[in-house]
Amino acid sequence: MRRMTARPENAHQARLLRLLRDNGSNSRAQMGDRVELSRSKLAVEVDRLLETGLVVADGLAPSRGGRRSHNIRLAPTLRFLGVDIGATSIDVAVTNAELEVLGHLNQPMDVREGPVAVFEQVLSMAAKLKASGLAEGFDGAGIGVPGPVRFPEGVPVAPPIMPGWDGFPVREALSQELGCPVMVDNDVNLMAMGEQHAGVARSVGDFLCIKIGTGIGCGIVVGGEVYRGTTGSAGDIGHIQVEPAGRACACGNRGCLEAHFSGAALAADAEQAAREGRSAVLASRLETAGRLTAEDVSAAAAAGDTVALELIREGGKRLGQVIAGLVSFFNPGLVVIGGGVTGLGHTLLASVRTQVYRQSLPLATGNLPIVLGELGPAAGAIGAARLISDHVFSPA
Amino acid sequence: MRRMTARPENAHQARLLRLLRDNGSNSRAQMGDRVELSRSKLAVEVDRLLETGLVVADGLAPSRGGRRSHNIRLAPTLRFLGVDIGATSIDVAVTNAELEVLGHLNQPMDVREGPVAVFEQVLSMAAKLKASGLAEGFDGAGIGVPGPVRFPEGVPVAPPIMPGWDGFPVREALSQELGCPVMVDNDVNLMAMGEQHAGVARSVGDFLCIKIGTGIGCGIVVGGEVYRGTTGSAGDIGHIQVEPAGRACACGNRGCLEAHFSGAALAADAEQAAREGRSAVLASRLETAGRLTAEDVSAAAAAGDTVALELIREGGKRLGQVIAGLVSFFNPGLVVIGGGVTGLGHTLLASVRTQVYRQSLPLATGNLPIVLGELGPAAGAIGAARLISDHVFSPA
DNA sequence: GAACTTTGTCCTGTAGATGGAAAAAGATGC
DNA sequence: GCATCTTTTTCCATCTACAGGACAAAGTTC
Repeated sequence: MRRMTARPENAHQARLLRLLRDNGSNSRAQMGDRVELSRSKLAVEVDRLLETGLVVADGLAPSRGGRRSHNIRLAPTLRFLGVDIGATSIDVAVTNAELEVLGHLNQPMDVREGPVAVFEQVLSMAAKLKASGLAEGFDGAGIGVPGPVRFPEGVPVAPPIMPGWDGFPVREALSQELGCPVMVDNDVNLMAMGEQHAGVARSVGDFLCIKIGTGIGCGIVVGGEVYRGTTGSAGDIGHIQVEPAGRACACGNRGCLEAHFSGAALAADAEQAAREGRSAVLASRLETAGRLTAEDVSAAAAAGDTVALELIREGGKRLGQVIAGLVSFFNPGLVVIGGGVTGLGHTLLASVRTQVYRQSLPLATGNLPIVLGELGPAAGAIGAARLISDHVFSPA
Repeated sequence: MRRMTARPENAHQARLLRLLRDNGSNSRAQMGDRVELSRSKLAVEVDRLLETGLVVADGLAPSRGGRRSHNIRLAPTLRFLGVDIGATSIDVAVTNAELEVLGHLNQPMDVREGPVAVFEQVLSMAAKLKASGLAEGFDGAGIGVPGPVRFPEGVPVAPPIMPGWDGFPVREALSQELGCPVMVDNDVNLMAMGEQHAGVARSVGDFLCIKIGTGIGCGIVVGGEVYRGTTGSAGDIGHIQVEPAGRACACGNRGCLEAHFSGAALAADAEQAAREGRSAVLASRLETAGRLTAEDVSAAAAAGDTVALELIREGGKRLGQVIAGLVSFFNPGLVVIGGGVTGLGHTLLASVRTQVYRQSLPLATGNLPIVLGELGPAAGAIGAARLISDHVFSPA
């Protein structure tokens, strides 16, 4: 069961592995250009990596005007498992060493059913992916959970929407079951890492990644590294106050961002509008499905429903208010908005942008792109794969 | 004129110099305990540092049960200049290599008089300190200015309260005049570095340092390093909105924190209260001085004036609102409050604490100290010295 | 096919790291 | 006062890592 994956012996080898992961196949000569190592040293380290089996030779590179160089790539049999546990569904993806998604499954599941039930599901999904011939075994797995995590131990701490998970040894349990290294992180942080690796945030050092799902969270990247805060709860912006005497929130306060705008709040607002007869489109959808979700609002808006559009605009304004504050404080180079509500798309984006550009100072917003995530639902799983690959591609 | 200060030749030497700076005199044996270098390597590097003159022998250490070790300390002739340019005054301090303040001068000066006039003043203050025998020359100078700075170049960018400074080559000009290396940073960042080096923030990796002066700013420290943001304007929290339809602010928006609470806003509120006859204490002070400052409010509060107390409480609530948001987002291990208004002291602190603990989630506030700065007006100058010492104590 | 480029391998000299031995300097116990 | 034990420092022989040059192999260009 247990699959022994070799680990790099030193920082140089780790560096080379990450280079190969991020740039795909590479010739020895090209790698020499990218790292400041002498040719001889580079050759030695590459040879050692070849011996361990982590990388393999991959034919000859095209000539750059002289002798052709040998190509090197990460072992094509390496497999990472990326798991994104959301509040209401689970995403599981298999990637190769370059973090390209080879297979992806999604299943609805309520996280409140507790860790045991959820992990049973996760393991069965992983088994299904394995059975379809995508992987013989996993060299590592990254797990995202919708709540704060004590990162070094991989244990959720006081997660508000995950009763029963507090202190559950996620990392240890899954490592045991899967027979490979496991790392656990907040789902929002993983989404940020996903967009950083393969999405809109490539080449940006400092950025914010805002995920709007059942709740609202924010991934913070500082100098290319995820910032998690002192107790692992950094980015918990759902309970910032946007309305001094606003709606009551589950956290006990009033006027939290999440109470006014989030997947759950949006659905509740839409249901109310439908019941009050303010929107025919929403009312008919409510009749069909029995309840409304953020996707219904998104569809209604796409159909031109003014109430749905207004709900989105109003929410964007609220979100924009908070983002404006964060931008003033953090001065990021990019703001990414993603999560389940991305379907709200450009209506939301326009509303957020207006608010931010109006409320923040020019120096901070001068050249600040505010964009939607590029990877959609895969962002979390890719980020999870990225997390564990960083771990596996570091000296033991 | 120019004073040639030696620079460490490699990272080991830099490490040792900083160790000596932060821990004062140290025996060779003690240093061996603190760095992971072999005895022989350590001896070689220390000998080289002795040769350069950056460190000197300093007698024998007390025995730890065997042969006594030789003490080593940074050259006692090393001098750093710490300059803190505020909106309305200039602080200049001379420190030794351990960043202990040997002499400190303060002069009122309006930063709006422009860089030329200000630097003339700074240079004359530096000359005065030199003349009093505290220094023969300077091995480096750190400069803090009340506005955003493009840090690598040491040039202010679009500073709102410093007309005439935009793009002025502060670093180059002062380096020329002083004949030593110079680094420039935002005054709030320097205050944070000061409190980190010698104040309440020792041994805290991630913290916020909020400075309330004429305006309001926030120094952000991530993993022991100051975070400056993409364009150097991180921490600019003065224009975060606290009141949707609040007071008009100089920035063009409404309801900015700075418009409701800052040295300037507090003074204006106090004057109004005095004129309206709501406070006898403030009215009498206004008559005497012709105008009121934050210090007057502080004094009135100390005398038990209810209006002054209420102003402070109200301001603390506003500030607390913003801090609560920042705490949720950043999850710091400590919040330091400092600046000119520190005189408001515990009334302000209590009000801020109440608001933050009420509004942020327990996980983030659970063990979060919110305290006043320890260094008072010297924090900026000490931070400035720290900044330049980091530079001088790094390989050329 | 000659001349030039690029790539990979081999080799050697040097700087740095390691760890033991021994000397220096002091503490402790009898 | 002397022998023994600690701690600190120096010295040295050894080992490893790495840079950089020389050279061979493989291609391109004219």
